[in-house]
Amino acid sequence: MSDKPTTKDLILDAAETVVAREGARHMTIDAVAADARISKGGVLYHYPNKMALLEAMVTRMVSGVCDDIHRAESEARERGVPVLPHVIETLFQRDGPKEQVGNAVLAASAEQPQLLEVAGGVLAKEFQRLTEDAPDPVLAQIAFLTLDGLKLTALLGLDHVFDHQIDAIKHRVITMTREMYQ
Amino acid sequence: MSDKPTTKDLILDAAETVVAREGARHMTIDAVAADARISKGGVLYHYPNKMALLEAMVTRMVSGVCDDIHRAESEARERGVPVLPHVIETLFQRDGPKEQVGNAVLAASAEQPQLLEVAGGVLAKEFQRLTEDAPDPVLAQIAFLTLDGLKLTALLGLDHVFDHQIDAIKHRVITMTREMYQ
DNA sequence: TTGACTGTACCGTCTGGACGGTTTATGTGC
DNA sequence: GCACATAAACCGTCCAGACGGTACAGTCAA
Repeated sequence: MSDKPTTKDLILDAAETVVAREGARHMTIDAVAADARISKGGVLYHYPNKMALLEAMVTRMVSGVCDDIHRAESEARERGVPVLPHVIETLFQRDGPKEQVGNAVLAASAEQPQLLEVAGGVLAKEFQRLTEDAPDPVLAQIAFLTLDGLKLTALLGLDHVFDHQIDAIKHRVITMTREMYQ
Repeated sequence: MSDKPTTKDLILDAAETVVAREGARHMTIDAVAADARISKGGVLYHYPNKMALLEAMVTRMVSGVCDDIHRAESEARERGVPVLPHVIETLFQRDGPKEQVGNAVLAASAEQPQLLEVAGGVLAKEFQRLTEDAPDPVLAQIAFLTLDGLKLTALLGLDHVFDHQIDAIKHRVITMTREMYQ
């Protein structure tokens, strides 16, 4: 049961690769098809038009983040540790070097900014829920925003933090959120 | 001496407006010209091709940020207050609702991600310089990253923080950086 | 006279996507 | 075990429109 990825997912992977390599502007159906080693007609079979492809990219990204959050929450509850620090740590982990989730966001905002309104709403609800019950909601927001800053500057190639500094930042943010519970 | 903006600047304004309204993908020379109430030939008179226009957008944004930083630094020195908190506060101020600096970044990364490498380098130097001399460099980085998170999520329409929470976050970040000097 | 445009016409290329055809997987009846 | 049917998955091509860019003649204020 290798659970091999569906063609639909391979297409989304290809789309993200293209965006990362050539910029959102050049995420054409042809380019995606070439990267996925599929014909253009094949891509259009799974996603009837470009907008549908973009929506799928955004949806997959958002649900990926939400899944990680929910998994981290139940893990924390099982272990009896505070939820927030564990969620933050999990999301930091995501921030690996080759992780290119988020290119969906770039492509969507390049094509039609409104495409992200729904995504923004879903994420907003998660983050509000997670932070409002925290002992120190403002500090919790700062923790999440630090994460956003790190990921988004990296995504846009504007990252001003060196790799060797990231661990220290990550450690400090997690420590800060842990201290809220003492 | 009203110092009325040059046509070149009006064109860049128009470009940013178009990106914010229609997405980076639709920042065409025609659209920019229409928004600037100038003919297409007029745009191409000032910027010989689209790449030159994009470079000018990025350059203007970066130098705008750098100017604000340098101004805040000398202000702080004149008043004899710590530099870092004042710089952070100044940059937060920038984050007004209609502030749309940063759309240049979106357009550039959509067209050619490499365009931002230079910009990233310049900003990285500023931020490294500002943080490495701070009593607590890691906390200083977190402060800047919180700012980045706030601005970039707003730029992408992924903002998960409500307006009424921003003031509290801003206040807390500034307080945190001030406490470093005590 | 010159610099800063306007306006129009035009070219080559790229792109979305419609369409018709072909292969492959999955049954289904016998 | 096999012939056949049916739908899903996929290919290759074509076309209209959009876009970047060029060319050039004309306008108009300083």
